Order: sequence, then structure tokens, then C-alpha cells
Amino acid sequence: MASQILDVAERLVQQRGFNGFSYADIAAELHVTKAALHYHFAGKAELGDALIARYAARFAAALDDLDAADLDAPAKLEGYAKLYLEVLRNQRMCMCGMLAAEYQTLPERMQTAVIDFFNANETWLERVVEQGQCAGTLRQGDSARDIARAIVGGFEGAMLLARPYGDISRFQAGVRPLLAGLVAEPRINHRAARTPLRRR
Amino acid sequence: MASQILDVAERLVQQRGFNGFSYADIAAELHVTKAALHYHFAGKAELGDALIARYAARFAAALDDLDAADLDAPAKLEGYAKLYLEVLRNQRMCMCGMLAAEYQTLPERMQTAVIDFFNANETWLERVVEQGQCAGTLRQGDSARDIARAIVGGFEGAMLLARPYGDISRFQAGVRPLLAGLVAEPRINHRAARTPLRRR
DNA sequence: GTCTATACAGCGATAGAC
DNA sequence: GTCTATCGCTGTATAGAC
Repeated sequence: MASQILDVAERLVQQRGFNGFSYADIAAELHVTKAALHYHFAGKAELGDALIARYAARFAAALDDLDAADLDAPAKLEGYAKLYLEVLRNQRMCMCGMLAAEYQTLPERMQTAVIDFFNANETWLERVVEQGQCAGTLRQGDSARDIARAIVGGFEGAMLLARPYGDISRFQAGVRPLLAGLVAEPRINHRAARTPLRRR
Repeated sequence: MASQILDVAERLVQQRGFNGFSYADIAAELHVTKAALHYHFAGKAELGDALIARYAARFAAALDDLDAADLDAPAKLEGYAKLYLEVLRNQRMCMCGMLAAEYQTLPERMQTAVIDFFNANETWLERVVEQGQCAGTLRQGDSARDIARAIVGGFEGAMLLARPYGDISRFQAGVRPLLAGLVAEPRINHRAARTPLRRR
């Protein structure tokens, strides 16, 4: 039961925001009463904690899978983009992107958890970017940390805007130039070089 | 009076979201009653309409100023970034970025107004990018439209993430690699070339 | 674990006096 | 234009029976 509650609440947070749904919404959808929900999650703050914890764990597992696949940096970034695309396909915003907007209104524990989520994302991306810069598949110039921040920000922002338009292709269109600017130019006399994320 | 109401409401929307504040919040801050607010704005939906209209008009005027300054494309983009930076400095999110997150919960007229805001931004950026591509100051490769979308998305996303951290430099760090990837490489044998937004 | 019933605060909104 | 007073509704949360 707890997991079904989380399923419904998760969708509602991602589509309407933490301040945009109520226990009554969840209860109605599951055909139970509000009181039943309070048995599983004492209050909305605790429900929020559980939502982020599960979401972050699932995301971390997806990143582990990408690491295990032994891909080069551009391919890993492409896989990372696919994670976002899947969320968008369900007409949702990234949960923590949504919560970032509402940040000032969140209970303290949720605030900390949101920050932790983005820290984990940035750390993972930073390693990928370092890998790519060493291998020469990603452009040098900015620090791996700054590039990681540009990627998270660019992806979250592209999602944020694609959703109101109801147009997934807007996400892809907005992300492509960002990645194109990060991937290293093929070296002179290396005409045959190509990667999934090459410009054009 | 109406403009003071808008001032307070504007700050509350940008910091807490449209679902994160109430008439009571505004009334308390202005030392008036809720009923007084309803005299100026019939309902929250009408208040929201007025908020976006004023915000969008102010933003459009700022873009006009940038056009009037007769700058090259990278300088215009830098000026555009400064607009975002100023909002962030006041510990706020872009109003329409915030509303984009809450989009599904907004009254219909507000939804339309949010879309219009982003359309105007993209159109302006698209012209700037075209100008830069023709002049050779911005990289070719992606369409001006896609690059414009990447810029709006990247900026909104960088804001979205910088605010929870309470760290303005995060915005700049996240935006720099994005712009660096868009600005054209200085041409060979043009060592002296430099623009405000060059890589490094 | 789920229910009924209820408490109590807050919400957006309105009527009518001043 | 602003007030007092109040409405009807929804919000989160709890007590206690089953």
C-alpha cells in the first residue's frame, strides 16, 4: 500500500508540485480515506521525505547502470539525457527540479534531500566530463565541475520549458546545441571520427 | 495601491510560487485586509494575469534597450544573462520559470500568458543568434531557433538550481560553458580576437 | 490497516457599512 | 477604497471504533 501511495503522490508532485496536491487527491485516486494515508505517512513532510528518497535511489541506480555499461563520455551523456526524456514522456517534470522551484516553502528535511540529489547528479556528471576530457572526446576549456553544472541546469531548464508546450521535441532541440558545444571537434585529418553527440 | 499589491505579490510568486502564497500574505505585508485586495484584483486569477502582464512588459522593455545599444551578438547575450542575474540577486526565480513549473495548476489565461512570454524570449534570442551567425561571432551548426531554446532553457535551469544553493556564482558557472560552446572559435591567425563571452 | 467522525486553521471570495 | 464580518470549502491532522 505504501508504495502505491508513493506512486500516486510521485506523479502528483511531478505534475502539480508539492503545494499543488493534497492527501484528498491521493485518497480519491486510491479509493481509500485520508486517514488511511496518515497511517503510512504521518504527515505530508514525511511523505515528501519518502518521495525524494525513493526517487533519488532510483536515479542513482540508473546512473550506476550507465557506469556499468562501459561507454565513452558522450554516450554516457546521451544515456543521461534519455533518463530525462523518459520522465518528460510521462508528462512530468523532474521531481527535484519541481521541488527546487518550491524550495523556499519546503520542510527542512526535504530541502536537504533536494540539495543532496543535485549534488549526486553533479558529482556523477563531473566524473563523466573528466573522463571525456582525458579521452579527448569532450572539449577542454571549462572545469569539469562547471560543465557538469551547465548540463544539469540545461537539462532541467529544457524540461521545465518543454512541458508547458507539451512538446517533447523541444527538450531535444534545446539540449542538442548544449551538448554539441561540449563535445570536442573531430581533430583535423580525422574526418571519419563521429560520436552520437557530434555537431550536426 | 494596485502597484504596491503587484510588487508584493510579484516577490511572493517568484520566491514561493503561485500556489505558495495567499491574499492573506499580501494583506499582512501591506497592513490592509484581504477584502481591500479584492477591490483591486477580483480574484487570484486576475491578479496572476496582471502579474505576468507587467513582468512581461518590463522584460520586453529590457530587451528593447539591449537592441537599442547596438551591440554584437555575444555582448547582447551577455546583457541577456545580466537580466537573469539581477533577478537571482534578489533571491528570486524568473516569474515565468516558476509558473512553468506550476503550469498544470494555473488558470487558463495565465497559462497562455506564460507561453507568450517564452515565445517572445525565444524570438528575440533567435534574432540575436542569427545576427551572430551571419557576423561569424556565433557558431554555426544548429539552427538559430534551437540555439535560442538552449539558451532560454539553460538560463532558466541554471537559475532554478542556483537558488536552492543560495549561490549566485552557480548561475554564472553553469551558464559559462553553455555560452562558450556557442561562441565561435576565434579564427586561425586571429590571435588578437576576443569577445566578452570567449571560452576561458 | 482502514474506517467514521471531527477538529481546526487557512483558503478565496462576498455583502454591506463607512 | 477600505473596513468588519462571514460564508463555504479545502487543507492537514487526530481520536477512536472495527
